[in-house]
Amino acid sequence: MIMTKSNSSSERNGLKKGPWTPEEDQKLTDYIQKHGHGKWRILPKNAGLKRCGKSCRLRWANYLRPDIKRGKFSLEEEETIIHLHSMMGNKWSTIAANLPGRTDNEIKNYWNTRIKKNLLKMGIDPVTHTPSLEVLQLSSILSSLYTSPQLNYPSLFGMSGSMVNNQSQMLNLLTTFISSQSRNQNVMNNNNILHQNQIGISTTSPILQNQPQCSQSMQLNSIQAFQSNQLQVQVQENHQNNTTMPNLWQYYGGYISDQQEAQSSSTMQSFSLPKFNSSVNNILENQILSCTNEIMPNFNLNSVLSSTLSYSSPGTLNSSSSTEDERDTYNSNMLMYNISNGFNDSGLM
DNA sequence: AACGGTATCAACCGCTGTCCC
DNA sequence: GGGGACAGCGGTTGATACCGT
Repeated sequence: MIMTKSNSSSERNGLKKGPWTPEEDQKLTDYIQKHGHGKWRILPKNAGLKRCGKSCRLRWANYLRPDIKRGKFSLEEEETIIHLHSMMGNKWSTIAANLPGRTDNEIKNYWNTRIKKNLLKMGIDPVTHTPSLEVLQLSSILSSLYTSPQLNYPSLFGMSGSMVNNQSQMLNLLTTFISSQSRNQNVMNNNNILHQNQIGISTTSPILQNQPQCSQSMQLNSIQAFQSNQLQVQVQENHQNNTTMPNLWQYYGGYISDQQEAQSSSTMQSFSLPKFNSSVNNILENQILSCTNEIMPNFNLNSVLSSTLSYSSPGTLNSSSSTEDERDTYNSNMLMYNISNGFNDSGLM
């Protein structure tokens, strides 16, 4: 979009500043097409422009260059920006080098005005690219499991009911974990922001539910989503040009393309739950460690974490002959095993 | 219609790196 | 090695467009 600015340009030392006029653009373009830009410092004099060389260079590089691509960023371009930014940070020129026709200035503006804001709305730190909402998501899912009277939560964690003699301790663990999260005001604020997104998460989404408003059927959907690693989202019909949000979901684990969105703006879409990365796992581990220290003193988190490949299954436990300590350790390991299987560090990149 | 707040993006500023003498 | 000229880069500004009330 060409923004035509008013006569707000100023003149200092005989050099004009501010917005370029079409006449100036034409002079600059004609000159460069005939002679090349050469030394930028002497160009304006030769081209008959009352501009400094730097201003001419920027105008040409960011606007007049014939190979500049204009218009909306495509899904692929957006993904490339996010991906490259996650690797190299604010290296706009390097990022621009990977996006033919796009200038560093344009990418920088797009990042600052759209992508960064949407990342923040999603609870993803735009500097580190690590999600900050997943703890909430997990706690919400766990809360769903825990509060649904229809559900046998041990089976959801891969346990048979007979194996879990000490359910109360497991419940305590989850309760403590969940309540510790609900005290986190930032998390709650983020939750509210997500509810306001123009691209709405449907009411069947497990992640964004406030539990008091969550019906049992919704909770069942939560379980199904949790187990299948799929979310259903509903794209609202009245969304306004905000295609960045689903694109970001795609990058961070979910997927709705612009095309899908356009074709079925009011229908349900499925996409994968984001995988947790190592930083989120660290948060979870710390949370669980702090919870279990109090509830299950014999739980050895470090022994679980020392298995860097994956959390191994604790196997089976004879519930009748095992000690309470053994059952505690078993339950804790089973919890870690199931959490890690559901949310392992498969990497976002 | 008028107004205020927000989003967008072209353009500028200042710093740094590179080249050449 | 020192210094000046120049180009490139990232951060910031400010004018305009847009949107909601």
